[in-house]
Amino acid sequence: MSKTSVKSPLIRKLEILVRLSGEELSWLNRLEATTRRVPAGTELAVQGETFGPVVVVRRGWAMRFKTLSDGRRQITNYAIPGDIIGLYANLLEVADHSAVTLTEAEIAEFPPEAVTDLFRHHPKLAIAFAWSGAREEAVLAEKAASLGRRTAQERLAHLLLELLRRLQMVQMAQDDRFVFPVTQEQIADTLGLSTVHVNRTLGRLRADGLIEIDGPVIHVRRMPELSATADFDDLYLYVRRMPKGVQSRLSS
Amino acid sequence: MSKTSVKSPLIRKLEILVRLSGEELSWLNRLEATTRRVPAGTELAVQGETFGPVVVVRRGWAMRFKTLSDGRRQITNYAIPGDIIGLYANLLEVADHSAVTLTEAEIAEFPPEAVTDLFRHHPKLAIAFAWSGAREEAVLAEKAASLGRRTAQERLAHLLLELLRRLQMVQMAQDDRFVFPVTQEQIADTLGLSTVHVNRTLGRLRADGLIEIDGPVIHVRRMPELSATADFDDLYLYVRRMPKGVQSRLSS
DNA sequence: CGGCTACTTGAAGGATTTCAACGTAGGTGG
DNA sequence: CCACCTACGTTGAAATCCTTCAAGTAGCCG
Repeated sequence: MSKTSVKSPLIRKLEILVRLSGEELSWLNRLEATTRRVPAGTELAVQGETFGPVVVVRRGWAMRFKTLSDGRRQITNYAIPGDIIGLYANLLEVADHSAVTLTEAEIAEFPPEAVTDLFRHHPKLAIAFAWSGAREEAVLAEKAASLGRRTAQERLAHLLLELLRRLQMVQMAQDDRFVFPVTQEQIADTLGLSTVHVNRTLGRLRADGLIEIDGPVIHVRRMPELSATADFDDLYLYVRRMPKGVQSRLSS
Repeated sequence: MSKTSVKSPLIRKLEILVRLSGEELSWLNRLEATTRRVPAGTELAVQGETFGPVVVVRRGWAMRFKTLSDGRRQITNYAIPGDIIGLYANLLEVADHSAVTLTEAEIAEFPPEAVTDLFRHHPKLAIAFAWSGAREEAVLAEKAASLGRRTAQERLAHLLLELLRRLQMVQMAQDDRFVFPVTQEQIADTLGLSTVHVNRTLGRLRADGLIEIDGPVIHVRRMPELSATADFDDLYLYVRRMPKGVQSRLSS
């Protein structure tokens, strides 16, 4: 059982956007009340099959990916604590992508009626969830820009910086260091490259002293240079708070 | 001024998902009441500047794109009638991408408070809008799969099939033919290729008899072969209706 | 008719892939 | 406790898809 006295990563994330009332907080806490421990490799969704319940990651990593008919794979995003998988699953009969845990993880599952409940009775929360969805879309758009228009080195640098920033937002990265439980093959499927080339590109970033790798730990040594090579700007991560005007319109 | 007796593309799109009440319809009609004609090349959003009002495309095409600091460009999506640009603009201070009309277009602009209104007073509509956002995300995920894991020919075939399908949904494509007001350079920026290679790939699809091009009109000649080369499956376009259970939960 | 933009085609070059081989670490069973 | 096995990482060399450079054509508009 989880200690609900500590705010969950999801709540921390939503609070970046809006101030939550006591009632809203307790509704969210009820949602996340029943948590479950699952081992690495657990399938949270399978492309082509019906979606299960909505899943919130509380601890650990997962990946979301699409598979082409001949087996080629594209990882579209990584889910870290606070991220939601299949929020609008109810609206779809069949999943258009898969999701699998990369590490041992702790997850909470929403009952199917929670989403309609959310929209009917908690409009402010609904906006916060919609905002979170918009952020996911922005992350995907940035990934499209990487895949379409950035070189291998730029893509890799960009990915590392994005993850570092996102992990910082949920207090999972100190300084310039984070645990990255992903194989080079998975990085390749994220960046649209071959494993071999990921290996070489990683080697080059390391040789240039931009990063350091110690097992699963990535250490960004020269943030400015790395940001420059990646052309990284965290604007699309929606780090900023919601404009005041909207806040007040919502509360009134 | 627009004839509101005919259902707008946006309404038609939302009705694919949910049945709208008379009140909801009239609220939507009020939103789209004031339409505006703009020429091709009109900027609907500019990356790095503050978002303007929410824009709904009623007629014509627009494109959404990201620009890297050195000018490289990635077109992330095309907006066709019924599509919304910057729905969550209020939640952001600065636009993370640009949007420009590709043709002469007719657009409607929402007042900023419309979105909060939507969530507070029209939960069923809010879900429909959220679903529409989820669809956009799915389209982006599919684009990531194309950019990352498909060859030039597969990407191009996939793009054409996606647009055909989407245009059919708003009655803008008869049979296997549609108007595609996009230059080869823009196609290149969509598919992450060079203009030269787009030209050659287009030529090859034509030589193989899969498509025919007459000015801005694309004619898909052999749908099965084209679908096969693209590995196309319209699942991600959310063509299907919402499961019954959710419908009833929403209406009750 | 000049000038612009879009499209087309050839040839050379380059970023990345593929193929192949080897090293290493952790896990399992004899 | 060692042998084996599998997954992951690493490196070299050849092949390829795609880009870049270059030049030329076609259509459109003032």
